[in-house]
Amino acid sequence: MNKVVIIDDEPQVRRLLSMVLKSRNYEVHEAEDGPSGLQHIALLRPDAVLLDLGLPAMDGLSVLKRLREWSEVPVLILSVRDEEALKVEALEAGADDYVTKPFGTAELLARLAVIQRRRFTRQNPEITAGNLTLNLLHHEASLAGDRLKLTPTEFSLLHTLAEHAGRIVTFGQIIRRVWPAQLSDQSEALRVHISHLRRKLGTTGPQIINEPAIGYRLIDS
Amino acid sequence: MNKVVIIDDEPQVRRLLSMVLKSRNYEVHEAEDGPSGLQHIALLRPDAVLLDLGLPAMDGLSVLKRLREWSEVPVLILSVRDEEALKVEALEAGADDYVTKPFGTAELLARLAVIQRRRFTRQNPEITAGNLTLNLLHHEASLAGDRLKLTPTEFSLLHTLAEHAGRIVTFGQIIRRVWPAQLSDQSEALRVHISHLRRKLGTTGPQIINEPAIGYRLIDS
DNA sequence: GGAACCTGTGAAGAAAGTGTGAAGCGTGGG
DNA sequence: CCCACGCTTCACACTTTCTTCACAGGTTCC
Repeated sequence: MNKVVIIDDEPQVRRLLSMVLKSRNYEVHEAEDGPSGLQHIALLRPDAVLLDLGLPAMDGLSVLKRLREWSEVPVLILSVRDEEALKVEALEAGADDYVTKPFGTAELLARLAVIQRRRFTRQNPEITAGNLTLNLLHHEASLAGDRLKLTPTEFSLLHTLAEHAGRIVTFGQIIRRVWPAQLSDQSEALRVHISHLRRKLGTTGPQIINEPAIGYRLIDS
Repeated sequence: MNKVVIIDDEPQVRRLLSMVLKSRNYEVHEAEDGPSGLQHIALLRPDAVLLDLGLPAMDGLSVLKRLREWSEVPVLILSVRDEEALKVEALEAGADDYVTKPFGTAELLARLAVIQRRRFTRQNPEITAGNLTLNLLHHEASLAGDRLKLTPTEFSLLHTLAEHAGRIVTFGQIIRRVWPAQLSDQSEALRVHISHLRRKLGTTGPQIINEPAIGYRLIDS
């Protein structure tokens, strides 16, 4: 049976996760702070770890770094807010994937299955759309295997579109995501970056479609 | 069997909903205030929640926010008045859809089915009328699964009609909604947009019926 | 039956929105 | 310090959407 350790300071979250996982035949162990979580992992040698980033005293990132000194167990990050910076830091510190609270149980189970499946291959979190692949950890993009050279803003923009591939992403959603906490209107700049992205994607890759007065949509070619 | 929790302070409403749902083989549980409703949900793990916004003591919005801290259960809002602002707030707080009292049982059941169908997918506020679906978050419309290409004005107009599907919406209501803060008379333009919409809806989708000298009504085909 | 009003739709000009080259600005490395 | 690079702004051509107009039915009421 699969053993999982949950490290989260909120009893409600732990109980919820625990119920969901037990119903899927996981053997679940709970810890409410970093030190006891590490101890559990050392003793139990679980098959996966669910780790909350916002822990009191010893934060999740520190726990992860300590853990990675001696264990390669797959770690799924539970982050409360949509804090891009923290997530990236966690991924760089060796996390396997992350989900943002609140999350659906289906999504959680799916991601857990994914990171366990690559337990021995240890890949990086990736997003694909057609022949386009985005490696979130290394901020690398490739098109049909060839490396795409993207600037940071372009990568963030393409990430946003690829995450919702096939669907419309409104201008507002894009701008809030790519330029958080930006007061001035970035729609002019957005148009220019879209133009640059289109040139780099060429005609073989996914296409960025404009939905007039609404937003953009990334479609597989 | 599908479990549903109803949170509403009016016994009459609860009893009515309960009867309707039980006749459709739902297992129904009632709660008359927020705290007991949350308790029910935590214990029962229902498949859907019907939540009245106008609760005494702890209002529906607060209940929803608390609920979303630990559960992704589909929530259908029951709002008494046609308060756009509150509804939007509720949708942003994680509600899946809403119905405005008084509502028909058919509408209620349809929306309940829709939000449950996407229980394991993603939660998007949607409006349906027959085989027409409007996704408000992504500004997407689809007819029998096929994407409908609508301009912003057309989308807004169809949204207004679909929200009150089956009922008459007066010219004044439509114009105030689609062209807010517009001084000049838009009734001429409205006729043209209705014409365009009808063409796009074709004969298979819902039909836009004219009620002479009053307004329009959207009916399921 | 006819007058007054209402509605549907094609066409065309007006308005709004979009794509892209080029230039300016700021920053950080050599 | 200067250069390279990335981001933003600007200008302007181009595309899509919106509104207005014209006119052909249709309905209502006397």
